[in-house]
Amino acid sequence: MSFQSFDNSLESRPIRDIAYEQLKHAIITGQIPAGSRIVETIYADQLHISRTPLREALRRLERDGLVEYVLHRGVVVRAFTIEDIDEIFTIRNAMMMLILPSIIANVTDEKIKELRDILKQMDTEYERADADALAISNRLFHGTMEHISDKIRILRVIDSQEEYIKRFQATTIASVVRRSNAHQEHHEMVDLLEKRDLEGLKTLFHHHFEESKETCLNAVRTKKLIEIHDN
Amino acid sequence: MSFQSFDNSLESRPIRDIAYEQLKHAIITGQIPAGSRIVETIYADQLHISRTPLREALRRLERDGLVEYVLHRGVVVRAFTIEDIDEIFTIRNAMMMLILPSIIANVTDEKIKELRDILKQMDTEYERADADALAISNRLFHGTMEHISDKIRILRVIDSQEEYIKRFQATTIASVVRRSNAHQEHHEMVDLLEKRDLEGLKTLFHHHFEESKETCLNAVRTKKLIEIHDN
DNA sequence: CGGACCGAAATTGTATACAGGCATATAATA
DNA sequence: TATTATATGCCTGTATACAATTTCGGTCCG
Repeated sequence: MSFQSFDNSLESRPIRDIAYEQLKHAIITGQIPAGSRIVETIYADQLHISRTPLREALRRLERDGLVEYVLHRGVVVRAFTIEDIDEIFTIRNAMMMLILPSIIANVTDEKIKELRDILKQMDTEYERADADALAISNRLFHGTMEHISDKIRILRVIDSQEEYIKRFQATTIASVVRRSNAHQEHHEMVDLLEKRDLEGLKTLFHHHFEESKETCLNAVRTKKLIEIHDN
Repeated sequence: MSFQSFDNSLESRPIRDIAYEQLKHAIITGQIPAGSRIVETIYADQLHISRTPLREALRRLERDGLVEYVLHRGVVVRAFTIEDIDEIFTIRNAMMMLILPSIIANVTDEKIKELRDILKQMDTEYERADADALAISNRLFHGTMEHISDKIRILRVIDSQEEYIKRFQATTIASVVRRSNAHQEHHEMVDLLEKRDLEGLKTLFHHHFEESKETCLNAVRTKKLIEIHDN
């Protein structure tokens, strides 16, 4: 009775989920540039699936805001503006401010240890200057911290914004200076959390997101990462 | 060439959209109680559509958080807890605080007039004690106000939370006392907006949401609106 | 009497078929 | 040449058919 669920977790995951993740990844990494039209038949062939699960995946992407539907024209990958980035980080920061009290209220010694373990891992990745690994660990660190709050709805909001941020995460972490500061800030976060210092954490997180946002904006402005393909 | 689009607006709206709205409405009003399983074939027959568009509608509801998917078991209408309501209003309030400066910055005389027109409509509905009409106008009023900010992402977050709130809106508006206070507060909002009084608006909105939340919580606690059907 | 195993019914997951709309190209007309 | 009519093809919208999986009832055996 109980081990059946383990089987499921691996092999009988619906195709739509896989399609969803693949497409999401392709959009986030820019493989499918903004403005591109996603023609169902073409992508269904490419992913070796039928249109049905593909369409269901597209509906989720639509709801995520990564693509846009046009009647009888299908989906188009959405373009991003400077204002978008600003809003995304604003929301992110506001949500963090909302859950910080709960994080402090719920945090346990085990959770602190868990965070420190992640940090230890990140230390080595930082020394190796392994940006890809850091990007993943970074998400893990923030995710672990946020989940302590147990505010599932707010976490859902954060998660939905996350999709957009990922798109630019590579650029943020690519900045050597920012990477160094952010790494240090992560350590400070756990220190402050251990001391249950709400105000300190508020200030630090605000600063942390503000810096990330600026790095993003700079990267975007200079490299013109945001492109609109008419097509 | 141009009038073709008018045809579309009415008849060629995808069935999935209609199915989505019908199901959403049924869930929000409690016609389909929390915990119910939504069997695709049954609902497809009932709505006189095929499973394909129905499934796409269900994916959107899933993303909205109104239903939950279980592998090979289909969707189940989600149950709501006191904590959910608290979080929802917390998010709502935080988002409003974020966009209020933009609302003040962007507001025009025409927009103020638009709001006053809605208020005038609401006055008559209030006198008639037409709760249903008030519920709709209430949404229109808040929506109009929020859209002045032009912060599309934050509006999207507000909108996604709205789905949950609607579920309890009926009970909020059912309270005679609350209805009276809320009605007065709506007038004050426009007055403060006309004066570009940011702090006043912040305080008023905070109060407004806090009161709505309490009314909701009371209604839920006493009437036990939140039911979990095992099934 | 209870539990385990088997099979049928129910229901989801996926593929395919078909109908219809929209766009583009081509032809026709002024 | 410009502009409109028309036809064709691509692609989406929807329905249906088929496959896979779960659930549940029943029967058999301990």
